[in-house]
Amino acid sequence: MWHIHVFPHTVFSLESKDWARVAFASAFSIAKESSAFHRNKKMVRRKIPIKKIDDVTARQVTFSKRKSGLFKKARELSLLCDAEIALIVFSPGGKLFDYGSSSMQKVIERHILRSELNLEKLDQSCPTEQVRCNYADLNKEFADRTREMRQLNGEELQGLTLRELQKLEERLDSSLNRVYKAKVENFIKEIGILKEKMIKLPRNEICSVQRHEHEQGQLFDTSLTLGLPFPAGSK
Amino acid sequence: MWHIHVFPHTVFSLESKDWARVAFASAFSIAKESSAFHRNKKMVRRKIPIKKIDDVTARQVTFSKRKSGLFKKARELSLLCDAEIALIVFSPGGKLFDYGSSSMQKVIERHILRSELNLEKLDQSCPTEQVRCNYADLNKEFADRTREMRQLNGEELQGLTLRELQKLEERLDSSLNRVYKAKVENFIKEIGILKEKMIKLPRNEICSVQRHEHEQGQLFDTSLTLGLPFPAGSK
DNA sequence: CTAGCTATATATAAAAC
DNA sequence: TGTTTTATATATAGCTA
Repeated sequence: MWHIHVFPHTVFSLESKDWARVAFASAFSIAKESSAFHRNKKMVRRKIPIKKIDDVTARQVTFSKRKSGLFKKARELSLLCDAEIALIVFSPGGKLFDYGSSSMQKVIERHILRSELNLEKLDQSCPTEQVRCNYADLNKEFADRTREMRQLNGEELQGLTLRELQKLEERLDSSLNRVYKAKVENFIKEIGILKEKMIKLPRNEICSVQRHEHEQGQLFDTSLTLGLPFPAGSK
Repeated sequence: MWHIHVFPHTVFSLESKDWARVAFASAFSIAKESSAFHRNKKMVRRKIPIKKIDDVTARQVTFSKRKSGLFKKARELSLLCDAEIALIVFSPGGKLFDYGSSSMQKVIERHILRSELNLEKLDQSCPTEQVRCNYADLNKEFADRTREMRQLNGEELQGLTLRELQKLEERLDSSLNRVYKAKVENFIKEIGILKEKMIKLPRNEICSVQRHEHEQGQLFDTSLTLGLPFPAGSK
C-alpha cells in the first residue's frame, strides 16, 4: 500500500506505487495550469486555549458565534433524540438568552423535582399549578419505578413474555457483573491497606495484625469463592 | 512550504498550500477511476437530517455523543466569555443531566426573575400544608428509590462498603435466579404448547408447523444461550 | 454503555466588509 | 454587532471491539 500525503493532514492510499506516481505526475502538470497556483493565501484559525478571552471585542464576537452554535446544538439534540432540554445563557453584559425544548418552565421544574437541595426553596415559595401537575407525574413515575424494581427483585414475573424475561435477566446479569467488579476492586484496595499496615508495624505486633486479618476472614473467603487468584505477595 | 510525498522516496515541495490542494484534488479525481480505489472504499459519516432518529440504538448512541459535545460547548462558552450558563437535559429515558456555570439554582432563579410569565403563576394558589408535606415525602422517597435502583443497576457503587456490595450481589443473584426460573418455566410451557399444536395437526401440515418452529428460532437460541451453564456469578 | 477509529460534516478564528 | 470568506479545528456518524 502506497500513500500520498498532502501535509499536514491529508493522506491518500493507493495499492501500487507506480500508479501513485503516474497519478501525481498528471495531477502536478494539471495543477500548474491553475491560477490558484499563483495565489498566496494566509493561514488563519488558530486554536485558542479555553480560558477567559482577554480582548473584549474578540470575547464578544466569540460569545455571539459560540452562543448561536450552542443553541443550535441544543435544538438538534432535542429533535434528534427526543430529549427535553433547557438552556439558559446570560451574556457577560447581563443579557438573557434561553431555549426550552418544550416549555422552559416544565423542564426547570422537572429539574427542581430531582434536586433535594432545591426542595427547601420550593417549600418556601408557592408551587404553581404546574407543580401540582408534576406531583401527579411524579406519583406515576414512582409507581412505575416501584413495579420495575419489583421485577428487578424477581417478583411479579408472571405477566412477562419470554423476551422480557430474557432482557431482565441480561440486565440483572450485567448489574451483577458490575457489582462483582466493584467488590473485587474494593477487595484489592483493602488488601493493599492491610499490607501497608503490616509493613509499618514492628515485628512484635505482627501477631495482632494476623488476628486482624483473621477477623476479616470473610473478605478472603469471598475472593476465593469468586475465583480470584490470591494477590501476589500476600500472606 | 508544503510537501507532497509519494512514499517512500518522491517528494514534491510547493510554496503554497493551494498548490498542494489543487494537485491533490486532481490526483484524487484520477485516482477515483482506479479499481483499487473502489475496492477499498467505505463511505461513512453521512449527513443526517435533523429529525427524530428512528433506530433506538442509534438514537441512544447519538444522544450520548451529542450530549457530551453539548455540555463541552456550554462549559467552553462559559469559560471563554465569562457567561453564566445553565443546561438541563432529560434523556428520553428520563435520566437527568445538568450543568451550571455557577450554581444551577442561581442561574435558574435569575432566569425566573426575568420571566413575567412565571411571576404571574407564582402569585396564584398556595397548596395546603398536607399536599406540601406529601409532596416532599414523595419526592424524598422517589430519590431514595432512584438511588436504590441505580445500585441495583450496578451504578454508583463507589461509596459502598465491601459488606454492602456483598449484600447487593446476593440480592441480585437471587433475583437473577428467580428470573431464570421464571424463564425456564415459560420456556417449558411454550414448548408444551408447540408440541400440542403439532400433535393436533394432520400429517400433511407438519411441514408448515416446522416452518413455524423455524420462525420462532430465536426462542430456542435464547434458551440455549441461557440455560446452561447456570448464569455467571450464580452459585 | 464505554472507548476507539476514520472519514466527513460542522463550527469557528481571523480578517475584511 | 452582522455577514461573508477562508482555512483550520472540532464534532460526530457509522463501525468495531
